[in-house]
Amino acid sequence: MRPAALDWSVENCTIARAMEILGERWTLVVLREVFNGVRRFDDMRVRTGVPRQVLANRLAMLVERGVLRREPYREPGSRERHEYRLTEMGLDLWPVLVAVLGWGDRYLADPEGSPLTVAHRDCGAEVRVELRCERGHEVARPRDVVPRPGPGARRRAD
Amino acid sequence: MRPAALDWSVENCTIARAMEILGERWTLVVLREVFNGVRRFDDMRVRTGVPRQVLANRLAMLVERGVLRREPYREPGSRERHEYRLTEMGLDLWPVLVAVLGWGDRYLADPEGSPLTVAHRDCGAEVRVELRCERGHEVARPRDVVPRPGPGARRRAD
DNA sequence: GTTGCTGAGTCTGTCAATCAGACCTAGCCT
DNA sequence: AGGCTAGGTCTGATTGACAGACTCAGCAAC
Repeated sequence: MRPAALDWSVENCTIARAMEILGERWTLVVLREVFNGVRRFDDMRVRTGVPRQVLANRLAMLVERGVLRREPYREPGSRERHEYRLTEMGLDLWPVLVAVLGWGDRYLADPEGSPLTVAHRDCGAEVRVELRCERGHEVARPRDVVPRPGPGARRRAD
Repeated sequence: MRPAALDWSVENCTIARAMEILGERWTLVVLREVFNGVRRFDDMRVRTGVPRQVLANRLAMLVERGVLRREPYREPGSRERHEYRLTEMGLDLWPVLVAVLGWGDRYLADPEGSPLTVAHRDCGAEVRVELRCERGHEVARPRDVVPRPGPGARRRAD
C-alpha cells in the first residue's frame, strides 16, 4: 500500500523551512537562554558552552531571520553594548520550546527530574503543550492525529 | 538586573539533550516523512533530497536512540527488506512536529498556505498545539509563560 | 546461467561547518 | 599609561555534508 504522501511535493514544506532556522545544533539552546532572560553574549557563552564563533553566527542568523533583535543598552560606568531580545516571531516559539522540553523531560531527564519547568504567570501552575482540534476536542493519543495535504499542497511533478 | 537563570546550571538541560537528537538539519524532515506514512529508504530520499549517506546516518541514529524501529517486511516477488516505524517515543514527537509546523505556517509559508495540515482522526477538524496550565487555563499570550527551575535544577558550581 | 533490475545501502573525494584557543578592540577606571 | 571587560575576530585542526560512483542480495526474464 503506497502512502498517499508520495503524490505530494514537499518543496514548499514549512517544517523544512522552519528547520533551516531551528535545526542547527545550538539554535534552540540559545533561544532557551533568551527565553530564560539571558540576553548577553558572554552570559550565553559561559552557560551554554557554545564556541564564541558559533554563538556569534547563530545570533547573527537569528537576528537576520527576525527571531531576535539586537538592542543597545548601557549600564552606568560602561560603554554602550548590545543585548538580544525576542521579536514577536521569536516569542511565538514558546510552544515549540515547551513541546521539546516536554518530550525531553519524558525521555531524557535525569532521575531527579527536569532542571527547568514553565509556569502560568497568573496562577503559577505548570504549563504543557496540548494537541487540540478546532472544534475543541482534546487529542489524547498521538495516533488520533492524521496528516493531510493543506491549501498550499502541490502534486508532484515527476 | 541579573537574570535569575544565571544561578542555575544547565548541564542536565533536557532541551539540550533533545536537540542532540532533533537538532540536526534533516532529523525532523525525516520524521515528517515517517509521520506521513513514508517508511522506506528510497521514498524518503527522493522526497526529501537528503543525500544517501546522511539519510542512512540519520535513520541509524534515530533507531539507536529509540525514536524509530527497523522492521522487516516482504512484498510478494521481492526479497525481505526493512522499513522504519515510529516507536512510542517517536509518536510522542507529534506535539513537537505540530508546534514547528504551526510556527512555520505562520511565518514561513508561501502565500497560498501550508502544504501540510494535521487533522483530528475522529472529527476531521484541524489540530493545533495549545499551551495550557495544569489547572486548565489556556495560556493565550507567550508572555504569560514564565520559566522557573524544576526539580532537577542544580546551582551553578562556579 | 548470465544478464539486468531494484532497494538499500557503502566508498571516495571535495567543500563547508564546528571547535578550541589565541588575539583584538572600544571605552571605562585607576 | 596600563589594566579590565564585553563582545567579538582570526587561525588551524577536526568533523560533517554532499554528490557521484560503486556494491550487494535476491528476484526475474532471456
